[in-house]
Amino acid sequence: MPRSTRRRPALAHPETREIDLLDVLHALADPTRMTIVRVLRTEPERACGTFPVDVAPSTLSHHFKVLRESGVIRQREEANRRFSALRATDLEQRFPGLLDTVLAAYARTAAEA
Amino acid sequence: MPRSTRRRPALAHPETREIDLLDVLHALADPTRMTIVRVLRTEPERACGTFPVDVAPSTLSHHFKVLRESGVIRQREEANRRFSALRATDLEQRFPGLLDTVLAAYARTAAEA
DNA sequence: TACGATGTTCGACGAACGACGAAATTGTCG
DNA sequence: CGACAATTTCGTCGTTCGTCGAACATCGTA
Repeated sequence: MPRSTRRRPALAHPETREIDLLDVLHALADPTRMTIVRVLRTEPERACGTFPVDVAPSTLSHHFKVLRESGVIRQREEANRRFSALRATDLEQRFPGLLDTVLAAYARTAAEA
Repeated sequence: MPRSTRRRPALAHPETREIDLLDVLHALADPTRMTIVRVLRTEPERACGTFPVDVAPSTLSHHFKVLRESGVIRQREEANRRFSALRATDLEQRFPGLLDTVLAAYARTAAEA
C-alpha cells in the first residue's frame, strides 16, 4: 500500500471568516482549555503532550479538537507529534481585541487565588 | 399570615468581585442569551416577557437565571413583573473592556447573515 | 372574589459535554 | 523488525445543557 495514502484525515480548521464568536466563547469557557490558550499565548508553538494540565491524554486530545474546530488554535503535524499554535492574528482580524481582553480578564481573576 | 413574609427568596446575584470569567463566557456562549444581552445593551431596563426571543416562558426564565447567577444581568422585582438590566458598570469594573469587545465582535458576525 | 397576566419552579427528555481507558495509528530508534 | 513514544479514535459513563409543558405563586383589576 502506497505511503502517500493519508490514513489520518487532514486537520479541519475553519477559515478566519468562518470563525463563530459563540463557538469561541464556548471554547474558552472551560478551565482546561483556558489554560492551554494562556500557555500558547506566551509561546509561538507547543507540542500537545507538554501542557501543564492534569487530564488523560484522550481528554486533552478532545480539548484540542474543540479549540481547533472553533478556530482558536491551529494544529500541524510533524512526525508523530502535533504542534498547536494560537491563531492570534486570525482572531484579531476577525474579532479585534477579543483575545487580549479575555486573557487580561482571566489573568486578573487568576491572580486572586 | 403577615404580608411582610417573603415567599419568594431574594434574587441571588454574585458580588462584582465574585463574578467568574468562565461563567460569564459560558453565559454569553448561547444565541438566546446573547440576544438578551444585546437588547439590554440598548436600554437601561426591560421586563422579562418583552424580549424578541422565540422560546417558551420557562426556557426564558432559565436563561435569565443563568445570566443573573453569572453576574451579567441584575434583576429586580416590581409587582408581578421582573425587570432585567445589564450589569455594565460592574462588568466594566471587573473585566474592563470585555462586554464592549464581545458585543462588538458579535455585531460584526451578526451583520454577515 | 375570581380572573387574567406575568413569571417561576418542577420534572422530563434528548443532545451535548467532559472524563476515562483500551485500542489503533504513526513515526523514531535500537 | 520490534519496542517505544506521541497522539487520536472509539466506546462508555455520568453530568450538564437547552427545551418543553404542567402546575404554582403573585399581583392588578373587573
